[in-house]
Amino acid sequence: MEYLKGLNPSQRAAVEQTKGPVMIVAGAGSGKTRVITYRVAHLIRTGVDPFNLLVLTFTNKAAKEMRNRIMDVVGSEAKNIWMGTFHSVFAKILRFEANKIGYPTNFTIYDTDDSKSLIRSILKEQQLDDKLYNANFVYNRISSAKNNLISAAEYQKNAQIQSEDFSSGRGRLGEIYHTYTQRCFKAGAMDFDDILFKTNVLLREHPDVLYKYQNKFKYLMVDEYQDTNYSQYLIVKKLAAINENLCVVGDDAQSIYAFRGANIQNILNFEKDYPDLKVFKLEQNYRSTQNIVNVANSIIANNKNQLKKNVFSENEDGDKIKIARAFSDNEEGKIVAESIIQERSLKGLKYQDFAILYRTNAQSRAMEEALRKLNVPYKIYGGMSFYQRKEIKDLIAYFRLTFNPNDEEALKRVINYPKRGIGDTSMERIIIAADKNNTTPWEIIKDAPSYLESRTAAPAGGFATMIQSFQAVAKHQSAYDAALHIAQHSGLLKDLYSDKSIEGLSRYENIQELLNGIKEFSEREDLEERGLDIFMQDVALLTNDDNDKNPDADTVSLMTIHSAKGLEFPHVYIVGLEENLFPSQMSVNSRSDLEEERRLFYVAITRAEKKLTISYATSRYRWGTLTSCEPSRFIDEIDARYLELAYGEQQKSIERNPFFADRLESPGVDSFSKPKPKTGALKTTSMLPKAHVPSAGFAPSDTSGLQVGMEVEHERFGYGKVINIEGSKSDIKATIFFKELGQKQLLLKFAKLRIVT
DNA sequence: AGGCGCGGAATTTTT
DNA sequence: TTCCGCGCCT
Repeated sequence: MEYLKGLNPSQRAAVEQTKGPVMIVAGAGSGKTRVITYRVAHLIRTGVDPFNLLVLTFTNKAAKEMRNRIMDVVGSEAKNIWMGTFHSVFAKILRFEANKIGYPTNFTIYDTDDSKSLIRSILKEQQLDDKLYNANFVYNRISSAKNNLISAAEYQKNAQIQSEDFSSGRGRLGEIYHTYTQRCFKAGAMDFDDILFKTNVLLREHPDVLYKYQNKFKYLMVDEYQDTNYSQYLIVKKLAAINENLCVVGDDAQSIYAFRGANIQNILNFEKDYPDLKVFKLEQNYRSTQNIVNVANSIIANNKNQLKKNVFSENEDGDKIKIARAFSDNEEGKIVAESIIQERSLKGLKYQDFAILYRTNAQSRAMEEALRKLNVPYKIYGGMSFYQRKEIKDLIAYFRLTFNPNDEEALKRVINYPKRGIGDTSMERIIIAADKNNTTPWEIIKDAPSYLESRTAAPAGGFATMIQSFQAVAKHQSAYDAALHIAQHSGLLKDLYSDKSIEGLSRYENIQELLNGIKEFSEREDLEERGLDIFMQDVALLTNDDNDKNPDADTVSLMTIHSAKGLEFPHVYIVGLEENLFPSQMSVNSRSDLEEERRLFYVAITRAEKKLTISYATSRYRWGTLTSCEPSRFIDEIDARYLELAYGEQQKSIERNPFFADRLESPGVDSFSKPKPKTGALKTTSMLPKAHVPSAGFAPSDTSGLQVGMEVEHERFGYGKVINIEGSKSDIKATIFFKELGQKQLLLKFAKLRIVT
């Protein structure tokens, strides 16, 4: 039990409470992962069979990390724990029990693109107005119905939903939902939401199955419980119903996925479901300075709906939080990029110590440009993952068809790629024929001559024959051999190979990489079954996981705040703190949406370990046009005590950070002033020291030849004398004694100085 | 059947 | 601005 010693009292209490319902409220940076891993380890050490443990996470990455860490404590026994994402665990169970709900074992999992594409086909077939019935909108509507366990039939019967739909002129949504469900079923496909929805159906309609898993999973743990939706909540509740050894871990303050159906009430009301619940609060933050923790607290205090807790830090106070104002998004990028260079050289840091976080992906462009201009290496996280790339999806579509030829979306994707002369009209005819004969497109093309006129029948039949040949190959060959065969004989590899453009080359390489991955999989000795079909079972549920080719590279990290959840960085820049951007325009009309934005800001702040800088621009390009922006209301919510703004503070900041001092002077930029005058401790812009008025025609000199003893004029600090020069190359620092302001250190590459003598 | 070009839309996105 | 879908033209 050596591992218990490294825990603080509340962490340890949470770990040792292994029986009964437990809720661990884990503040940001409070050692949550540690507690979960040790708790699992402790369960095993105190005699619980790993096979009786179910640990649910939201990401593959979290599951993988956790398993490795548990393995460090208890060894290879950890391999036997059922641990994974909700989707991967229940997809596995659904495959095992598929016949009970009328699905094939090898059902396909439709990703979001597949779902939307199917919805688009349905809308088109039913000739619905695609403005009113926008595919995204329809998808979200269906998704949220499923997440709340409302079936298509119930949707159509529900008076409230119907009146909502009819009053918005979308009375046929229920019908679309119904058709969508049927088409998925016929295709032997489930979408992401179905995995949870059908699990609920399975457990509801098959008490014997429920009973089996209730007894199998004697102990349950759920991470990030604040992000569960109703469907997930109910699965967990049902599985835990007999033993009630259920431990949920989460932080209501970090619930940021309501837009995807997460229901913060699941954690807020957890106690109502389990009256003898034991609650443990992890309130000590080990990650951040006190200033950062205090700022985060001051922000989140504006939310009404939350669990009481007192997150504190015993780390040093640390730097105060900086607020930078730029006049444009590009200027904002420049400020951030220059600050990173400055801080890095001043403090001997690495690029990887810095992260730039933003609300929307569109903001990355300005940041990227600025970083590129200044040769700062960076990496953008999020965006297109490996498995979302077109070429990867294409090849996988062939695999999908091989194992489930009814998979309509896979069929549509590759029936005419590479070109086989089966265009949209042919495909349309196939779908119509399938509909008319109450069968699937696959059955039509398999027996093409019976259903189609010869002009379309020939190529379609040829395609079906090819897929059948793939099925034969897949049956007898290893995953890798089968995959390679399909890549070659589908013509895909050849098509990519013939494209000699840079993008084409990279597409070809990506395919090679996928094939390499499959090869590795084929050779895994720890798996009993390792055919291509088994490989395919997991693939739809993989995301980035993680095809990072160079994870250790020393680069600045750029990502949305959502993708930063769970990560930490010494220095964090949160950019774009503007009304209608952060908080997002879509959120400002509803209290609960606004509170979610505020939690998002809380998440962003609490990523920072040492130093936090917040910035906003007074104008930015949005959708191609320049729009002017107001500073975010969230800036006003920050307790001024933790901001580096008041005059005295500002002097210190200038000494510590000459760069920002310099920004302060450049025309048009008024970097570290409070956006709006505010009562209280804050000094406002008007109270800043009166600027030195530069002499007429002030122009910065080339300072490369600057020497001790020279007299200089600084744009804002006025006249002074150089008393020391140190550093080399791009980091030359000069100590200058200014007549009015005293001694200051300035980095020459940023300071605008005119040499007087 | 397929390519190009126009027009409209546009948060966040663990699975 | 950028991306994607649609429709016209070849």
